[in-house]
Amino acid sequence: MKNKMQEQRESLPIFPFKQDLIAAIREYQILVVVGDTGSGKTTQLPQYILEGIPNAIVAVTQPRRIAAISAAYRVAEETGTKIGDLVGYSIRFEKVASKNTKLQFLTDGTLLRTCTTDPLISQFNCIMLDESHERSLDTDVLFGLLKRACKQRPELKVIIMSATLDIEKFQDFFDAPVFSVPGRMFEVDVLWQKTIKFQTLKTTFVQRCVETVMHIHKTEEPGDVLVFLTGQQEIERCAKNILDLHKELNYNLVRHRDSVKDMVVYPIYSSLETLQQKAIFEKTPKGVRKIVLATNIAQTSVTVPGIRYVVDCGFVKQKMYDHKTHMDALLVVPISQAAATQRAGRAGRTENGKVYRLYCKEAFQEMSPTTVPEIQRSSLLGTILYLLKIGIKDVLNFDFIDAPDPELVQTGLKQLFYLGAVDKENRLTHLGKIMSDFPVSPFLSRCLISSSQDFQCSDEMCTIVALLSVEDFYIQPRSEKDQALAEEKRQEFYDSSGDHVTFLNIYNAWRDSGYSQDWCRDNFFHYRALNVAKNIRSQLLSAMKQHKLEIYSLTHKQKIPPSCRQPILKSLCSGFYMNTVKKQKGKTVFYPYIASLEGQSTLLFLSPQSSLTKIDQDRLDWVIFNDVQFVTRPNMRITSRIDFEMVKVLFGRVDIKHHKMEEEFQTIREVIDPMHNEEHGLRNEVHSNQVERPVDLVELKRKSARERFLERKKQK
DNA sequence: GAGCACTGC
Repeated sequence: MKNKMQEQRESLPIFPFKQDLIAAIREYQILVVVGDTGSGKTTQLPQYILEGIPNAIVAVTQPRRIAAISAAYRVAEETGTKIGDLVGYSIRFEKVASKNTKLQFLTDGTLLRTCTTDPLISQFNCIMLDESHERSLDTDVLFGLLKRACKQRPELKVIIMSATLDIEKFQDFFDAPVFSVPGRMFEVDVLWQKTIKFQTLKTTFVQRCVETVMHIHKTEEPGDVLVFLTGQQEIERCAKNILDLHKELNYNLVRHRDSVKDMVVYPIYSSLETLQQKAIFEKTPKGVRKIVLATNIAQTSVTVPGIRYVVDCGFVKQKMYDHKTHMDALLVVPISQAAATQRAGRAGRTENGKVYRLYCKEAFQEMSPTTVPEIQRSSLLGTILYLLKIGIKDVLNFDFIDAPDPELVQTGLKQLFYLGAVDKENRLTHLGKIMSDFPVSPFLSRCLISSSQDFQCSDEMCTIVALLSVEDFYIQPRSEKDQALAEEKRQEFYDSSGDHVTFLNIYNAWRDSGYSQDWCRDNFFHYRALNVAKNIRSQLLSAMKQHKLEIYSLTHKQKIPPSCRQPILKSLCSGFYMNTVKKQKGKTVFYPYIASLEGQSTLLFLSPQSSLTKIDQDRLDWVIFNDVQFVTRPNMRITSRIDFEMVKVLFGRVDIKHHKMEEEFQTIREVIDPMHNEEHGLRNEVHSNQVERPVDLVELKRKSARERFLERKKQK
């Protein structure tokens, strides 16, 4: 007799294909499996392999930690085994697996890390990359590595699992057959806006979302609504406007007033405290319509149950890295067709649904078919160091599924040379080898090594580096009263040298509170973020010990005395001396030192959150910063005051003209340029949809100023 | 004139 779980498994859309799938996996070394959400591929296919392929040791990668854990638990349950026995998982800080484990769920990043000591991934003989269509930086690197490993290990099986229709690219890259599995989706009606250009929509989409939500509430049958917006500010503005309109709503005008009697509005974005997020998943009382206003977090990471209507504004905030200025620009850009389809799909999870697209059909046709992969819009410093570490000497000709801009690779190599991680021939140095073993950016690992070898403050630096590796841990309260209170509380942690030592003071105070959650709440810090930093800190300490780098502590005092600042700042300079800026006298603008030597003039500003904004501006002269982010103007995030003497010695490396490398790039570029041009056609198309580009920052600034102006005008 | 989308080691 079959049990209930068995029946459930056999009712999944993938089940009828079980034998065919096993046969295909046996026959081909690489297989691309395409299937929509709900097909059961993540949980079933690994089990089919365990049943059908003898001696299989399977790894399944997921882009997110939570996905790896929950898939592992599901499969363990279905196989009737304890987690960590036959089925396990492995993510950062957490490994639940034993020598009996035949099936392991990992994050892409974890598998990539294990490749540093084992580039052919010999501990597994079957590797499945799930959610490949998301094209994270890590999956893209894994694509290349797996293709390489397949050539050297004929017995290795690789399965690429993807949800999109953009499968030809995978098919071509891997030269592998495609196996398509139907999904289980309910029908979703698509409603288009009649005629509207992205340009117009961009300044008005918040208001249009408000109107659409009210329209749905007034005319549609009961069912919850999910609205895709771009960010926290837009969400809060939208929520306020909806609630204002709802107050004046006359329910006699509501078509389904017998079953629609009220509404409740929930915002959801990643920095929201977890408690507030919980409410979204609870069922609303009968007659109450739930309106969820979400960022892109709801497109992949978070599933809100019971959604019947989706409102898609057509935009997303996306990071773009500009290699010339090393700035990250966060831009509001039109989404891709693939993203639009995914958003729409959120309406058909439990029953038939509807999607209201705030753009017209023609605008959809103009959207790029897929999102620009992350590897083409990120700093490649860490990736290059990683590839060198695992023995790929010619990073420029590494087999990427979508090659990054060669200039981006060149910039990355140059910066690694500045850090001493590669020599003039682009070979990994001893220092670079050690740096690549730290799970932080090369800038930060350079600081760590220096803090031990040169300045004897490695304990303190582990704390600072850990804090620099986590998301923003400052809570920005909504009310002005709480903002003032937060400001007052933080006063006691400030160090006049700037943010880095201030961070250290905050962490030490938290440590002395016994890592208390209440302390975090009272002082307006995110407990979750500080806790991650605590874990990273201990991971860094053990990496230091592994490389026989001494742990020195400057002081056990909670607040760092001024006499201890120098070694900390000097260590930071060894990683961030390229980010040295000088303040212009009498103004609040800063000039990057290296860029001005090269005759470029970029202006930078202090981020409004920096502790350096609190001190007398005339006392500022030389400053180093962690990174620059461009929203409306280029702001330096996390800054500290330094003496020029601290960085002066380090600039020796920069003055050496990188002749050898420049020459090499000239010849290499000629060879790969045709390929690059081919890429270009596609990329231009992608760019043409974007209203703004990070390249011309002046133009960007002008445009955003105008948009704000128009919006203010509209609100009046 | 002023603030950041989402992941991961």
